[in-house]
Amino acid sequence: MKSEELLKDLNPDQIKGVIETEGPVLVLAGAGSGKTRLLTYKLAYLVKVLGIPAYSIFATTFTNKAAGEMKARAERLVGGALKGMWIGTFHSLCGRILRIEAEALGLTPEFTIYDEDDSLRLVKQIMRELKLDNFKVSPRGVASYISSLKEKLITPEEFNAIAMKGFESEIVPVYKEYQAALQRSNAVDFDDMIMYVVYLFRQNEEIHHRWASRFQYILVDEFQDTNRAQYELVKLLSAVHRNVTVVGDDDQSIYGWRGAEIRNILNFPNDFQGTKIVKLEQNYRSTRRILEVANAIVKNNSMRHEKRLWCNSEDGSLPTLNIYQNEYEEGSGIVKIISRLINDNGVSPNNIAILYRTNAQSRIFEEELRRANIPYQVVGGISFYQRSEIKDMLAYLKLIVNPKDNLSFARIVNLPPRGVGKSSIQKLEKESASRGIPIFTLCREGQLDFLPRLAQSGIKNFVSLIEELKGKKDDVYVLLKELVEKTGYIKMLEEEAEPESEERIENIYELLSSAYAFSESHPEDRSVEGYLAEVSLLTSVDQWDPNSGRVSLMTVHSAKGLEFEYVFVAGLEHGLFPLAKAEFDNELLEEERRLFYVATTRCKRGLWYSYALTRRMHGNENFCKASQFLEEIPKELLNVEGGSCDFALQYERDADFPISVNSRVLHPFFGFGRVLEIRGRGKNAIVTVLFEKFGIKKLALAFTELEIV
DNA sequence: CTCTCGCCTGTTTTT
DNA sequence: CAGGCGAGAG
Repeated sequence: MKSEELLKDLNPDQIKGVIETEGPVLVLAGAGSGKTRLLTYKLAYLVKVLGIPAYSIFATTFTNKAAGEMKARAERLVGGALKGMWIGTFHSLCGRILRIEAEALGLTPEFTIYDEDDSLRLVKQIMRELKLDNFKVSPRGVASYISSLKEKLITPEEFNAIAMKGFESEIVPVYKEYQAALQRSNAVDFDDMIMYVVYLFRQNEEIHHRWASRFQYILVDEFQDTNRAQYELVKLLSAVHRNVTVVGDDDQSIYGWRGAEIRNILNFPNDFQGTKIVKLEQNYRSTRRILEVANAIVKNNSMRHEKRLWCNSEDGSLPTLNIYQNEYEEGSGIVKIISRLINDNGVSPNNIAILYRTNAQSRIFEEELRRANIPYQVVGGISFYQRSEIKDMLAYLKLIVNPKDNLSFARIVNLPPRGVGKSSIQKLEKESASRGIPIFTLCREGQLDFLPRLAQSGIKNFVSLIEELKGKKDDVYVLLKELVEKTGYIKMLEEEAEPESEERIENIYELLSSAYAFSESHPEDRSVEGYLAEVSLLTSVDQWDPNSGRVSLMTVHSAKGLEFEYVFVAGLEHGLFPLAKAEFDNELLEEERRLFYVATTRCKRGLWYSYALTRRMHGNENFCKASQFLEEIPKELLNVEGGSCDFALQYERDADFPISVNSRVLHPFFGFGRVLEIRGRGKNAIVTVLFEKFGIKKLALAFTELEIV
C-alpha cells in the first residue's frame, strides 16, 4: 500500500509520528490530540507499508479493552488480521512472557496471579506469623510499601541492604517471607509480573536476546504513567532493534501514587540516544470554551513541558459551575439536568458521564438516577470479579489449575463449611511451610493425624472434589458448572438467606455466563488457564460498555482515555478534590490538578462542574468550600449558577491567621463554638470546632467562614 | 468449629 | 457510616 493513501486522514504532526519508525521516538501528545489514532495508524503503517510481520510488534496500552479496540481499528486499516501481534497492558504482555519463561523463574506455566486483595491477605498472614500484629504500619501499609519497592525493582536482599533502622528494617523480613510464600504457592502478584521479566532479562542474556530480537518495534501508550520497572522493561526489550515509540502527555500523569514517574517521559531523550520528538498540540475533541478552561487549569502546574493546546472547533458554551446545599442536592440537581438532556434534547445516555474523585461518591448518583428511571452503569468500585462469591469460585479454579496455590486453598477449603476451621488451616500452613510441601499435596498424601477427625474427613471430600474436577479443566464453562453444582455453594447461599444472598447467587450465574462467553469466543482454547489469565488482569474499564445506552459513572482515574459529549465533574470541594492529603504537598497537589485537567478534557461540548456546601463523611457533617482549582479558573470562563458563589469563591488571599486553638468563634448559622484543632495555615486552614448549641461534636470548617468573637 | 455481636478504623485513585 | 476483625458463647 502507498503510504499517502493510508495517511490521508492524519495531520502533518501525526504523520511525522507515524513515519518516524526507526530509532527512538517520543510523541508528546496533548489531550484529545489523536494519539490513539497515531498509534493505530502506526501499527497499520508498519505492517502494511513497511511489510513488518505483526508478530514482531510489541504494543502496550493502558487497558486490555483499549488494546482490543486499537488492534481492531488497525486491522480495518490494513484490511486483514494482525495475527500474532503482541498488544495489551504491560501486565498481560508480561504475563505471556512469564508463562513461556516460567521455568527460568522457578515457576510453572500454571502460576496463579494474586490480585491486591490476595496479596493483602498474604501480608496479613505473614505479619501474624512474624508476630507483627501490632506493628505500627498496618498490613495495608506494609503491602503497599512492598509494592512500591517492587515498582522500583528492589529485591528483598537489596532492601535489606538499604533499609533504615525503624519501621523499614521491620518490613524486611515480611518482604522476604512474602516473596518466599508467593514462590511456594507458584504465584505472582501484579508487581512481580513486570519485575520478574526485568530480572529475567537482566540475568539471562540468552533469554533477553531472544525476546529483544523478536520485537522489532515497540510502541508504548500512556507513557507518562509508566513506573520504573516498566521503563526498564521498555529499555531491555528495545535493546536490539532500538525502534521504540512512546506516546504520552506529562499533563495527564495521574498515577504517581502507583509508582508512575513523570521523569520517565522527561528523561527519555537522555536514555535513548537520538530520540526524535514529535508534538501533537491540536485538540480535536473539545469546544474552544472547554479547552480554554483546561489550559487555564494546567498552566498552574510548574512541573511540566510547556505546551499550548489549540483547536479549530466552534466556541461552544461556557462550562457551568453549580453550587448545591449538600451532596443530595448535588445528586438530584445533576440528575435533573441529565434528564433534561435526555428527554428534551434527545441526547443518548451513552454520551453522558458523571465523574468524581472517589468511588464512594457514586452511591448518591445511583440512587437519584434509579429514582429518575435513567439507565446508568457504574465503572469501578468493587468490581464484579472482586466480589467475595466470585473470588471464591475463582479460587476453586486457581487451585484446580495450580495445586500449589496455598492462599486459594485456605480461602475455599471450608467454603461451604466442611469442618475445617481457622486453627486447622493454620496447622496445615505451618506443616506445609516446614516440610516445603504445598498444602494441597499434604492433604492428598494423607498423614493428617494432627487435625481433628471432622476436619480430616472434610479435607478428604474436598481433595477428591478438586481431583475430580481437574479432569474437566479443558473447558471452563463445563468445569465451572459442575463446580457450582458439586460444591453446594449456591445451596449454602440459599440457606443463609441474607438480604444479599439472592444477588450473590445471581452473580454466580453471571460468572457462569461469562465463562460460557469465554468458551464460545475462544474455541481453540477454552481452558481454565486461559480464562483465569484473562480474568485476573481485567481492569474496571474493561467491563465498561460505551454503547450500553446508559449514563456512565466513574472516577476520573477510570475515565482516562475516554471522552463524552456531556460531562459532570462532581464534588469539587476543598479536601475532596483535591483530597485533603494533597493540601500541603505541592507534588501531590499538582497531580490532583492534572487529575482535574483530565476530568475537564474528557468533555467534548457540555461541561458542568459542581460542589456541595456540606457533605457527610464518616458520619460527620462537613462544611465545604470550593476546590481551589475552581478559583484558578478566571471567572469569565465559567457560568456560575446556584447563588451563593461569592460566599464560596471570593475570599481574600490574606496573610494573617487570626484563629488559635481555644478561640471562641461564631458561625453564621451554627452559632458559638470553641476551636479544637487547626490544620494548615492561611486561607487553606481547616478548623475543627465544638459547637455549644448543637452539641455537635466536630465540624471541619474553612476558617474564612468563621468570625472571631 | 461456628456463629454472632460489638468495637474500631478509616479508602483516594487501580494494574 | 460501613466493613472488617476479634472476642466470646454455643
